[in-house]
Amino acid sequence: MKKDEESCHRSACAISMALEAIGDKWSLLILRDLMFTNKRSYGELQSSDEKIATNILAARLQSLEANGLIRKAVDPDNGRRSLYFLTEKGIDLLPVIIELRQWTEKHNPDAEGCTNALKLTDKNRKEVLTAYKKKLRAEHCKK
Amino acid sequence: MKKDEESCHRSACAISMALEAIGDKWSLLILRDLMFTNKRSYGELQSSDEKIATNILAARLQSLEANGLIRKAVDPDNGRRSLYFLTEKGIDLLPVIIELRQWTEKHNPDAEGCTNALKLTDKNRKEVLTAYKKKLRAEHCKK
DNA sequence: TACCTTTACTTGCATTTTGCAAGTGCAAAC
DNA sequence: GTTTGCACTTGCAAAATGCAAGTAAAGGTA
Repeated sequence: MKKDEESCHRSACAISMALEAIGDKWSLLILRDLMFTNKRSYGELQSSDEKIATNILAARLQSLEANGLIRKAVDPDNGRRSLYFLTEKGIDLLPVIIELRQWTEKHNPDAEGCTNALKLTDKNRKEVLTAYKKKLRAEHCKK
Repeated sequence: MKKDEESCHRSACAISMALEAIGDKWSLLILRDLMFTNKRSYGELQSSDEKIATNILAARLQSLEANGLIRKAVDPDNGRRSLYFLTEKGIDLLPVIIELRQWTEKHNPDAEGCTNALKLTDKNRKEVLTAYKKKLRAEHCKK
């Protein structure tokens, strides 16, 4: 896996560069949990339905932090807990995740949406996304 | 890699299921080329900037076809050429790809957008996407 | 008809990434 | 000061990826 952003890119294409940061089977699921659940600690993130292996979780968290999508902090209430928060850059992936969800729901009827909030329509799309981003910022970006 | 849709899923989560279909470093790039360039044959798809290995390209094309995102057809003008076309399900990934592109362009100034068409704003978003999907349908879904 | 080229792959093998299970280190509770 | 909970590491097997060379079959050419 890439260590940081300094490593050179496959190409200058925006899609390709995005995939270098989040184009694996786990990164977006971690971001999903940070966006739609209250999971913030390593142990909580490990307990998702998809059962990510512990070493892979550690590696993905490192790479997400190196790419500036999440930020790690020690839990002020409990020094042995680390907590992970979304950065603005991470929050900005909300539309990508929403579109992925809508795609699956359209083409795979037995899929479940991972959050019951965020019912988007063509009309309210911008407002709902803006509001949810604001909520995420409030939860994640407070110093 | 998964063979087809019959294999059981990691979870019922829509995001997770989407990633099972396209959550690797190459599938979306192939779809990108089918969406934004006139590349349709194996050889053309192999010539992208990112230099996909030939066996990986073959594997990804198979898996994309098995998942119903693309369709393979023999070139009527040249029996030794195969052509690959997007299905409706594949075309429906356009918004995902667009959002990925916009995310990178926002956070990585030196990225290039892979197509100069499709300048989206909050206001024209729906119309532009609809029009581009229609164009793709005309190019890919004509029998 | 025989040969040559183009096109789409396949194959074999090295490297990298993933996955599993067990182990380590350290802060806090008891 | 011993135990416990939490966040990781480590070691090794399995799978995916990447590279280079090879194969098969349609079509063109002599």
